[in-house]
Amino acid sequence: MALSRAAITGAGLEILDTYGLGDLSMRRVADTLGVQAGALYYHVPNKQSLLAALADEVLDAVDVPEAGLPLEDWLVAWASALRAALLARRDGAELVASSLALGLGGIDPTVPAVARLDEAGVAMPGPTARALLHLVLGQAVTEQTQSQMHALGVLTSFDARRAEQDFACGVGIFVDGVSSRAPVAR
Amino acid sequence: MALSRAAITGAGLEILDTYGLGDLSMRRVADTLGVQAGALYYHVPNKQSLLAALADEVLDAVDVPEAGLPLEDWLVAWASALRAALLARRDGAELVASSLALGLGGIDPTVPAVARLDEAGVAMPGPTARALLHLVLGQAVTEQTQSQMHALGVLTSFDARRAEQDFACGVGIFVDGVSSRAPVAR
DNA sequence: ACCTGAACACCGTTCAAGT
DNA sequence: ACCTGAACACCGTTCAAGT
Repeated sequence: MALSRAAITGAGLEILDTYGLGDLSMRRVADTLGVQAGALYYHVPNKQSLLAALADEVLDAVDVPEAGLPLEDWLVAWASALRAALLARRDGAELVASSLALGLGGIDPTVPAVARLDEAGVAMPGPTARALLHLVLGQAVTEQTQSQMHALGVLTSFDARRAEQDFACGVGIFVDGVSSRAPVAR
Repeated sequence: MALSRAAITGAGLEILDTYGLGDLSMRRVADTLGVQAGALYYHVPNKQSLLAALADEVLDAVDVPEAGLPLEDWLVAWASALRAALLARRDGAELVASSLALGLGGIDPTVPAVARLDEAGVAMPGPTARALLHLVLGQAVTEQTQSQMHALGVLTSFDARRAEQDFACGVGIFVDGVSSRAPVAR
């Protein structure tokens, strides 16, 4: 089986799910594929770009809400879908957060939200969408990290319900803020 | 000069400002102090705890607004002070973000905000403060990363004014959301 | 074109041994 | 008690050499 960009990404995802981001090394990817570490660099320029590809995979799984929903509901649904996608993979939130900060990755997760906000006539749709993204991302990173530390026995208590309430609270407040400005339909 | 926890933290801060988080290694800290790398472990349990101490240093510099301000103004001022402290040090935002996610570090930056929200009678002061923290942190990480990539010539354009507007927009919306729920003074 | 083998320049952390 | 020297088990990346 010939090596390829897709095979490398696949092995990366496998390692991510099995061992986590901290144990995802180029050497381990190479081992998984039964190949020498240097061989990877014929298909991938560096580790960062591999991580960006994995982040894209996570963001590709976001279930964008249907356009028919009212703005407030749409934003809440989008935030929930984003959160679900980030939490679906081990270290998904951290992976996306760092990849996004670096500006790598082919997928801009705010695109659908910007479109929906724009359609609703909200001012500054870009900054608004990015703010909501950061809120969701930060919450998801914290939640995922703590749930993992709980699983490792480092953290004694972890309340998944509380995390979800925190999330709903933050998103709810933000969406209220948006709609307190938005309804200038004209 | 004897080695100490304070001396190690000081060397860490110096390296952080001069070379950045990516080049902050235990070996480099040891070199700076003219000591063998292993010697550090007599004063510090591991690298994470050193990073947590550095994050605490950043958070200690946050200028908490005076309690007299109206809630909305207070929250905006707090967010601005937080952002300023994060941006004041090289990689400050990223450092605090990762240290906070890990739950290390002796300083919980939300404490004053929780107190102010509680005083104003806002429901769920904890989740509210954390949401605002994540918003500010995410924005700051992005801004700091991009400004650094611009300085390195990797990113061609970086508009500091736009970053500040983005920040003001996100915080403004969130604070609007808070005050659309808060004024239930009773 | 694609991969191996081996190297380069690093890491964090541990630990016997010295003082 | 505090530090050295040296090791262990890794890293990401490069590159001549082979096929």
